[in-house]
Amino acid sequence: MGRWEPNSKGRLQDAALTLFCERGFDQTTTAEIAARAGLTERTFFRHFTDKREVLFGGHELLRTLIIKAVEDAPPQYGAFRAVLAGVDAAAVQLGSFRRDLSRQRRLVIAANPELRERELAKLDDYAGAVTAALKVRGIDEPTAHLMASLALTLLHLGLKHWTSEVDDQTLVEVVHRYTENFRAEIAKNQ
Amino acid sequence: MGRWEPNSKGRLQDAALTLFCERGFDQTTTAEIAARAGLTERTFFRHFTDKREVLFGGHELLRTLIIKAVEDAPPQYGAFRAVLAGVDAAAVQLGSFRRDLSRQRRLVIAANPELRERELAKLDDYAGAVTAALKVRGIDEPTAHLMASLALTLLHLGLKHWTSEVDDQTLVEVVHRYTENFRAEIAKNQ
DNA sequence: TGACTGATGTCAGTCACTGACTTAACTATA
DNA sequence: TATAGTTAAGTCAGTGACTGACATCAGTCA
Repeated sequence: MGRWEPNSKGRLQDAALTLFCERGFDQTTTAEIAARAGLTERTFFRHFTDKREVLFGGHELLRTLIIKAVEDAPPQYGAFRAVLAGVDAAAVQLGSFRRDLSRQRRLVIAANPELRERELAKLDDYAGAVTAALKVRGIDEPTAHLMASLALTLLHLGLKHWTSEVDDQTLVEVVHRYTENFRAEIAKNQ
Repeated sequence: MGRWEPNSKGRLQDAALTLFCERGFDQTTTAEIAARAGLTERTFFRHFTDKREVLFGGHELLRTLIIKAVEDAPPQYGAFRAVLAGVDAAAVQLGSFRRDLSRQRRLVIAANPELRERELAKLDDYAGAVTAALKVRGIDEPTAHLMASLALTLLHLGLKHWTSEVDDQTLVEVVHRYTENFRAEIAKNQ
C-alpha cells in the first residue's frame, strides 16, 4: 500500500456530488468535501482550480472525442454534417454513462446559477474547439462558430431531455429528432 | 443638492471600467472601485450582486427590446425570421453605442475568464427569453431553443467583429452577412 | 546511503460577499 | 411646524473561497 489512499481526485468528486445532493452546493464548504474524502482543503484546491470544477471531470476527454469526430468526418461533408458527426460521437459517449448519476449531476447544476454558468463555459469551450476543427476543413470563421454553437446547443438540449424525461429514446435518437425539426424549420425560410 | 452625490450606480460603473482598464479585473478590489466612486464597499454590493455584474448594466433593457421585436414580428414569419428580427433590433441598439467604449469593455471581458463566463450567462438569459417568445408563436420547445441560441450567437459574433475590426460596416450589416453565409451552408445539406 | 521527488499537510493571509445595526437627509402627514 | 417614516447610505464583524510559503515523509534513483 502506498503512503496515501489512492485516487484522491476521484474521492473528492464522489464526496462532492454526495454532499451537493444532500445539502446543496452553497451549503457545502470545500473543507467539508475534503474532510469527507479524508483530505484537507488545500489538497482540494490542488486537484481543482475552484469549487465548481469538481463537478466537471472528464471534460477534456469529451472535447477531444468531439473534435476527432469532426476531423474524421468524410471530406465531402459540409459544416453541418461534420458537426453533427461530432454531436453523435458525444451523444454516444454521454449516453453510455449511468443515467441516474447523470440525472443527479444535472439536478445539482440546475439548482445553482454559478454551476449553470460554469456549464455554459464548458459548452463554449467545446464550441471553440469545434470551430477550430471546422476552420481546418475550410469553413469560414463566423459560419464555423455558428455551426459549432448550434451543435453544442443540440447536445445540451438532448442531454437535458435524456436526464429528465423517462422515455425509451436513447440520447442519440433524441438529438436526431431535434436536429430534423430544426432543419425543417430553417428550410421553410419564411 | 441632495444628501449624496447623484447617480451612485453610474459612478461605480465608470470607476470600475476605468480601473479594470488600468490594472485589470483581478488587480482591482471592490473596495477600490467604491472608493474611487466616493462610496464604501458595502454600497457597491447594494447596487451589484457581485463584482462582475458592474460590467453588465443595461442588460434587462436589451432583453426586453429583443423579446418585443420577436413578439412583434409579422405572424406569418417562421421561427428563423422572427428571431432574426430580434437580432436586428438588438444590433441597432448596440450599434448606437460609442464604439470606443464598447471596445474597452470587450477588451476587459476578453482578458478575464470569469467575465467571459458571465457574458455567456447573459447571452443564455437572453436566449431563454427568446425561447419563451417563440413558444408563444407556436414553435416547439427544442426548435425554439435552437433558434434562440443561434440568434444570440449571431449577435455575439457580430458584436465581437464590430468592436475589434475597423471597417465601415455597421453592426447590422455584419450580422446580416453572417446570417446569409450560415443559411447558405445549411442549405447545402451535404 | 543519501539526495531527490511528489503528493500531501500546516498555517497565515487576502478578498468577495453578507447580516445586523446605525445615521441623517428627505417626505409626508397630523 | 413638529414628528414619524423612508431611503440611501455608512460601520463593523463576520464567513468561506482561494493562494503562497514552507514542512513532511514514503518511495525512487544514483
